[in-house]
Amino acid sequence: MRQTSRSTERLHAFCRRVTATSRNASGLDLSEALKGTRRYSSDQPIWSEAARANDIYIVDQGCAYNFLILSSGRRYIGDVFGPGAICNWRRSDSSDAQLNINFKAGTQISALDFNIFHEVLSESHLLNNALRRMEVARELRRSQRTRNLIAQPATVRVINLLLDLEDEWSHSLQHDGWVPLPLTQEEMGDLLGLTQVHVNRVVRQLERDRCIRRRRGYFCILDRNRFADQIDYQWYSDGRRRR
Amino acid sequence: MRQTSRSTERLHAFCRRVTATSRNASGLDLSEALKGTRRYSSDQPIWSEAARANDIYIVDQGCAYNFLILSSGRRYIGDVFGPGAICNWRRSDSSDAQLNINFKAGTQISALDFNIFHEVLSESHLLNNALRRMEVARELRRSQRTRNLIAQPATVRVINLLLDLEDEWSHSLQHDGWVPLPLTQEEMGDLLGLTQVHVNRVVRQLERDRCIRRRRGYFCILDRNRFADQIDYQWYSDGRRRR
DNA sequence: CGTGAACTTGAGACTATTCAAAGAGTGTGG
DNA sequence: CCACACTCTTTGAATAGTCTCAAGTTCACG
Repeated sequence: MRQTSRSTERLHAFCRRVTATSRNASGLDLSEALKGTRRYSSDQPIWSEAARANDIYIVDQGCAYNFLILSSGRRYIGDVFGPGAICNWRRSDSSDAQLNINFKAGTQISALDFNIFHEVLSESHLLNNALRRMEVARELRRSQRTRNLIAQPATVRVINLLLDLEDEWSHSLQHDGWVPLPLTQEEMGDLLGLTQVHVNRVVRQLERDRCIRRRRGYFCILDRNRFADQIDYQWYSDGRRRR
Repeated sequence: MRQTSRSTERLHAFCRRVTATSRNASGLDLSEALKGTRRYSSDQPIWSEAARANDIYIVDQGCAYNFLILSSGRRYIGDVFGPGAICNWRRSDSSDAQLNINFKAGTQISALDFNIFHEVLSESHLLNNALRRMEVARELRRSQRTRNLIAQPATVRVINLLLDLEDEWSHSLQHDGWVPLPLTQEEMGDLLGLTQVHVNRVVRQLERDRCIRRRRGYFCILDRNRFADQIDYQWYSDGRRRR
């Protein structure tokens, strides 16, 4: 019992996110699987070759992303994980396996034991459903973004990313509209298939057009619905009411 | 028994593909699920809204692709399905659900009943495994292509597509090196996030550089390994020996 | 043949990248 | 507290990549 409360305390962001997804997730207990907590004071890449196979990482605070260095030398970033997200696990984990992970400076994570996690998962209908919804939402969001990254110009790509980031952080926000922006413009570029310089120009233009506001490490979308209409953006996560 | 042989006859391409994936798939019997066969003499789009929910389509001959019309008016094509492929089903089918399907002219398909298919699937360990491998291979191939489409220039994108197409048709080829190219250049463009005109220029350049040869409806990659090295291409399908 | 769809080619416009340099913010050590 | 190093952001100019528009060609098919 004591164990449980320590666990949920540590996995606070995760529980918040699960709760936002399933109406009633109070019975949640991952304490058995929790191996430890860790905080990174500077960026920490975890290479896929490394023996990370038996740990599942959950972001408590901060942010992580998975990535790959292409043969051209370009870095490709696949997805970004905010508080409460599981970085390196999906039910049918085929395509993520090859990706490395980077924990951004200031990020705190919890590590879960892979086997125990699966055990708990197989026993808890509740957790199982909640995770499935989280997975589906992320997958849909990702495939929406992918479409725009392949077929749309830079401005649309950037707007899509900003909406995605807001969505990813929606579970851990005070609702003043300011969203953490833990990525550098270079990282945004690697996520969007653009150069850092071009990302900068697009972002500045959006600011000049009064679509967004910015301050160090945060941004704020001034008219979310206009943005969404403009690029035909869909929200998939349960945590957010559909406008 | 008679039923079975008629079924496997009709689902010939599918069985070939499954067999290439699993060593021994002779016990395969989907005859109960088979609802019928259909041939399209001209392009036939199936809109996702339509009541197609209870049919699973398998390509017998020809080719299909899934697509979406973006708000910008651009058509986005997600994936291409050759003989033996299942067009509109994945185990965790979240992101495909919204996509429409187009059957190209000359394509023949078999329709399976959704519920019976799942019944058969749950009873046949063999089929289950084979399908899982096919899914994983397609998913990996798709995510590889996605990376290149987001982060790489046009030539790399086109080469990746050509290798993917060769892979998709590898189960139904006579091995003279000529691969069917059932897509128009406009469709290739919509798949690659390029215009038809630019696809044309890139393809012509590849031909001029003696990387590929072309003839009506077919292409031939002259040095597959050079191509693969050039863009760091990985083969994932079991049907093909890894070089 | 004539028709239409797909492919080819050129010219000019636009988008995004590269290279280069300067500015702004943060953290560190003296 | 300042000076310094460092990373991130901002801006400009030149170049490369891709798109648009428009016209012409080829080919299958009725």
